[in-house]
Amino acid sequence: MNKDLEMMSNRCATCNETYCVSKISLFSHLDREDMETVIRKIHRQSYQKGEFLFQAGDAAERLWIVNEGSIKVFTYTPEGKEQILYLLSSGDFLGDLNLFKKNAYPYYAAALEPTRLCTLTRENFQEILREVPDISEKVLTYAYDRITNLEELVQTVTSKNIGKRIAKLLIHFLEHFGLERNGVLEITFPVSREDMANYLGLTRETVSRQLSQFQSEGIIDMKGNRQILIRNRKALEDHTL
Amino acid sequence: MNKDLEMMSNRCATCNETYCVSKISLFSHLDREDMETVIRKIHRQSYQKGEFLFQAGDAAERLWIVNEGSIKVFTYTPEGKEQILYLLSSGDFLGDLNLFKKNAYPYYAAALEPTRLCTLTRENFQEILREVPDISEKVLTYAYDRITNLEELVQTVTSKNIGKRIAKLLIHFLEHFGLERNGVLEITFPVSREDMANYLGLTRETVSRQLSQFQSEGIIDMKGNRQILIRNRKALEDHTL
DNA sequence: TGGTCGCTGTGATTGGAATCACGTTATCAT
DNA sequence: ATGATAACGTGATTCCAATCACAGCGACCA
Repeated sequence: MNKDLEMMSNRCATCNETYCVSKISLFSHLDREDMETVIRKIHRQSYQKGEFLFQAGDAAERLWIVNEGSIKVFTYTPEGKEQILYLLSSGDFLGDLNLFKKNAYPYYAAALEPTRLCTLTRENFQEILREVPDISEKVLTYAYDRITNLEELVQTVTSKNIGKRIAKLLIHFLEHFGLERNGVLEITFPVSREDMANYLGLTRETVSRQLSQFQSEGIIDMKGNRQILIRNRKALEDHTL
Repeated sequence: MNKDLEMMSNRCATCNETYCVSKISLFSHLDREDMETVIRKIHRQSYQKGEFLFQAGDAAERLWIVNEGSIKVFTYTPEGKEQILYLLSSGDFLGDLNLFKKNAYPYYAAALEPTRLCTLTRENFQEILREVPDISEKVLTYAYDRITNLEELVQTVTSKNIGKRIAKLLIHFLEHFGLERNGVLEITFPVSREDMANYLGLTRETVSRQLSQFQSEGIIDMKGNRQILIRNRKALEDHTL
């Protein structure tokens, strides 16, 4: 498989696009020929921290695939506060279902850090669906996962237990951004405290206080603003129950 | 079209199944032949108020279509409180995406009133998908709608503004259960105050108080426990902004 | 039709997150 | 390295929904 990948001809100037395509599960199961079909249709784009991929109201006409970096998808409440709906990182994608209906995005998307994306236009995506029919089944599977995640998010944000909500978010980050260094679990956050608050429907201060609480319980250890060491994963998971 | 429907042979003992099939939009666009294919595969079931369609953990192996009545889909919080995720009424369906993965329901479903349902087994549904391929595109469209609704629900429940959340729920009920009588909009609720609270992540008392508030503002008029007259729809909609 | 039981409305109290305020710390550009 | 600037932590206070308690009403059954 790796050999096949290495034999491919069309490589990207800024990244190795074979990696870009093969790491997103929507396409990762494809054989060499199908994958090349996909690769030839892909466009690449880079965004700096804070830059917008699109705004609410923009016409939805491409599939966005996060290659490297991370993205927040959000709306604004009438009071002007952000409500984050999705936090996407490497391998996640966005805008798939919007391609089936001609419509406008109902939310904003912005890069949380320097981010590289692969994109497919509606036309190219639909060509791929025709040429590789079992991808549409994959899309359905992902729609199902997304629904499941949203159902869980509803249960999380309606929970009155703040500690639980934040513990769940930490576990989520651990799974997406965590790595083990010298036997210690370490998370490097793509988001600020305020972003966390905006995802959970809380305030910055409440998040800070709960993290301090976890620290005083010996569960975590904050190193600067963007790093947390998990000292006691079990205890953290117990908080999510 | 109606003539076609009337010519159909297989009718249900307890209901007119042609109606059952033609009123759900998943199948309503089918021609006579395809619709008959579907009708022959459908089973029918009735549930009394409070009866469970399934419990969390049960194997998901059928598509449920609400013919008449209404259904709540919910989980329990660790504290034992219900969290309602979906309120379904005539024409809505449930369990579609679960049929693509062999898995268990992650929640409970129960009838809110005497309810009649049409069901399809996984095998029959998959036969239909093979025989009428454009239904799978419809399923995707509905998955998209469901995601949109859940995204809105997240924004609703994270809103600190209780009045807004309840106003949105009333508008939702108005669209699903409302009818105009003598020029007055009237909602007959399928749910108790407590159910409303469990859907919005609030308490019964808070819902009661907000409804009283709307009544004192002249926006609504409560008639018994299960009926509300909408006196000023515009004002109610303004509350949702 | 009356009686019962569950559902509902509302007051009093409590609790906990939002808000306000400000000092401290991290981060980034130069 | 250093200063500027944004992000963060934390105390004091406020506000509002949860909780507790109970009376009134409604739905439903005998």
